[in-house]
Amino acid sequence: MIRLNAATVERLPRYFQILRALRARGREYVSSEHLARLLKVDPSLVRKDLAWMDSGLQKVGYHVASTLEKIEGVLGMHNTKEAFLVGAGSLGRALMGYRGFSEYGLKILAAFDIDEWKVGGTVGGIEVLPMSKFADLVRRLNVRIGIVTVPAEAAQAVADEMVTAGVVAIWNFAPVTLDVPDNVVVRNENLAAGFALLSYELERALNIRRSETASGDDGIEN
Amino acid sequence: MIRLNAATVERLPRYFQILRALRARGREYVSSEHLARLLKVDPSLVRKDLAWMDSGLQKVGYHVASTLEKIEGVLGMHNTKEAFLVGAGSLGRALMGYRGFSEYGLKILAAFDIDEWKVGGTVGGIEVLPMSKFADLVRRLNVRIGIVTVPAEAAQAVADEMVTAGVVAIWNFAPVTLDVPDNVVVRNENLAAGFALLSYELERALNIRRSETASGDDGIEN
DNA sequence: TAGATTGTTAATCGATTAACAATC
DNA sequence: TAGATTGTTAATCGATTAACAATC
Repeated sequence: MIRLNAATVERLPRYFQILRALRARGREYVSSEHLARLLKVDPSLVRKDLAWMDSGLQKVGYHVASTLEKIEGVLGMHNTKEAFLVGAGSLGRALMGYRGFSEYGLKILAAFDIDEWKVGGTVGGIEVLPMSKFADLVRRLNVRIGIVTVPAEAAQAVADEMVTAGVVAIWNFAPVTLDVPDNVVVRNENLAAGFALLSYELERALNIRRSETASGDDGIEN
Repeated sequence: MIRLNAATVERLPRYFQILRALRARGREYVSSEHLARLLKVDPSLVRKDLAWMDSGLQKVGYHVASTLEKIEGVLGMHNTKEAFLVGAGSLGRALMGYRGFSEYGLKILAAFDIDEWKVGGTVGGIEVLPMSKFADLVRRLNVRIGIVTVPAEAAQAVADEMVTAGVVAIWNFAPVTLDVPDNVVVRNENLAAGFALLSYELERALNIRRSETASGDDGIEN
């Protein structure tokens, strides 16, 4: 297994996105400079990020198809990973209905909820089962990934249930920091936090623009 | 305006989350060491991250309430920011229904869709209007933030419309890299990418564990 | 006071950028 | 061949960690 640095790995899905768009437009090769412009990073960084995959050709650039192939390989997008989702509220149902996950190798096998009203229905072909069946099904189907889309108050208890049942990776959408054993991988997805950062950037950008205008910067770039 | 480094800003929502939980439990002060343990970072880093806000007290730690106050201030969580959402599909509706945004200062004024079938309804008290009304309403209500929850194919066109109408910050949930003028702030939220990174981490963790077991590591920590 | 804890400076680490030789 | 572009080494930059004086 190739050991890539964390920053590179975080960028891989962005390369993937861009390369897929290029492939859709029939592009066969792309230079580090072109990719760099699209990602808004330095061309050297692109070359460094992609050097390990050996799909670069002197003089012509990176072969789009095989670069995509390599990224899919390292991110494990080919082999399907089965997951259970807990919390069939609006966010949970949105994830259940989302078609784009299969491409990234995620298959949500079933959803669970304690609310009897939510149990029984089906969203995007995924059934909502009573939470009482969760642990048993995790064991029987050997599910290793859990998706948490319950309200903040319930998240820790759900995470505990997941860990007890044998889940080893948790994708957490609840705005709380989950306390889990070291051997369990957690990825937090805090949507509201993402918004806070957008509005911080906006505020900062407006401030910079203001001060540039004040100092007579003409805003022309080359 | 205080200038914080990018990495610190990215961590602020996590401090916020943790501090809020501590406050809820009635905790008045917290040390850098305690915070560090909860965030899984180094205590020095916590001290550096929080030093600018002047809420630390020698010998007792950081005052929970005023630290929260400062973070809310710098992230602009107090002043409400109005936004329009475009794309009332399942993800769009999930965001419309989400109660947690108001706390972070986000108010979605209205949603828009080209699909006549989606127009007219209301989710979480937010109306879905026809896309034809979008530009005019952006101008009249002086909306500066746009949320993109349309499918990938439509995202660039929607972003263009937003920019033309006067939107200066875009929160993009479509898995495409948007091409916008330099003066427009974009934050990309690629859910599927988040999953790819979780499964990469999981794979890596399993590999490490395997090799540790092979080399006789007993896994006991202190 | 003694001890605990911050704020900050210096040292280290890791990631990005610059430069350029290799090469197709 | 000449020119374009990669891969990689060295230089720079920025962020994290270590150490410790200030202090309540």
